[in-house]
Amino acid sequence: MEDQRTEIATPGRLRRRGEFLRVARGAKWVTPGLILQAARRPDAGPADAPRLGFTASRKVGGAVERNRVKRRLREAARVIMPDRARAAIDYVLIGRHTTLTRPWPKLLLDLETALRRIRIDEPAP
RNA sequence: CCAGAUGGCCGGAUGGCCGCCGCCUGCAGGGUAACCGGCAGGGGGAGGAAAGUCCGGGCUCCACGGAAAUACGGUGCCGGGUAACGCCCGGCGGGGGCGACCCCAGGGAAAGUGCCACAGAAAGCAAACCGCCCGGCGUUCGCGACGGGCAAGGGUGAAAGGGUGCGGUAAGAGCGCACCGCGGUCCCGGCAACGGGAACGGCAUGGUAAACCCCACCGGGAGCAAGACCGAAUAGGGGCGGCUCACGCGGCAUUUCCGCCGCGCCGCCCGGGUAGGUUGCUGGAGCGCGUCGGCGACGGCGCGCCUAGAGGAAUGGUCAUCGCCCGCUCGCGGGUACAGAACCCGGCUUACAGGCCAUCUGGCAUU
Repeated sequence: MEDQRTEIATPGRLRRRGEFLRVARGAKWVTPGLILQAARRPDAGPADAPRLGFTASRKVGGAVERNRVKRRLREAARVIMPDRARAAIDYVLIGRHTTLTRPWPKLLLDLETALRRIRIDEPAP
């Protein structure tokens, strides 16, 4: 039988520098705990799964802090994204220094808010 | 008990829910195959510094006939350890501390060159600013100029040509003597650095090598983004066959004609190679225990163990309880270091909340 999970479309991952740069030119929404970027995949059909990428720059801190920020973002995405992410869209979650200390429920709310408010196909200001 | 010294060790714990990355086993499936993904179970999954990338190696590629020299860079008391080191251990010398103990770029300054500010008369070759002494002369009896002897005292300095004392002398001076220092010689101890002693010399050789330099020893370069393998699309290269040789262009010395070849199109094959993928990738100068040798660093032997391998980069997210620290209005609140493997080892350096153990030193108290 057909697996139910394929309809939920477990997201793939962004791995190449060029993909990140392309998404950075797309839509953007800033919340206290994180920054969300999103762009439509030019090479994908409407049924393809969304893809995710995670970034924390040197501004966040050392390697320990950057790793921890990316883990919290990845966990938040694992909780939220399967129900909210749209097909054929690439998302990039950018960590901030506040991502480290933002209370967990609020960080989840930040991601939900960003997903609701972001306007894909409108270029960033 | 207090203060301190040295060496070593740990660096949160338990549980619930939900996850991630390798490995092994089993099950069923897809595929001709290499293999691929799925489910279930088992087991593993950051550090003492993983850090800085400062030294030394392994490994890989490149260069190179061998060796040496020069240049450049590094190291620098002696002996030992080690694959090697700029590391470690044990000594020696110097310095600090009541002591346990700690610190030191610690070869050569009679191979040469340079420098030694300020002060001072003088800073490297002896010299004499104030002085001391002798002589004759002058004298207003205070002393003065001249000639000669001297370096004790004063003063400058980081440093003034051995130091202290006694003798000696016109005053002085290693001029003489004693002790200390220094120098080469000899003897003794030590593998050696060096230490101890003896007689002799009569002081000659100031400091600076973290100034150039000299001597001894060491060093080819680049790094896992090394390197190896596979290899799409597109463009381009080569080969074979076919088509057209109709137009155009070029070549066969030149012009005309004829002929041939190439540029063209299609198909198949081959090699290089970009994106990308696979590999290198973890079993090793490995770790633990015991034993033997050694003051020790360390080494020999025996037994046991397998202990992260990612790739925008796993090793976690979240909640609760406890421990520890701080504050407190005693129901509580806040904090819990430094820090994240990236080919692998040996070191060094730097960061670090809090805590534990052993040995030793100096006090105080008690017996």
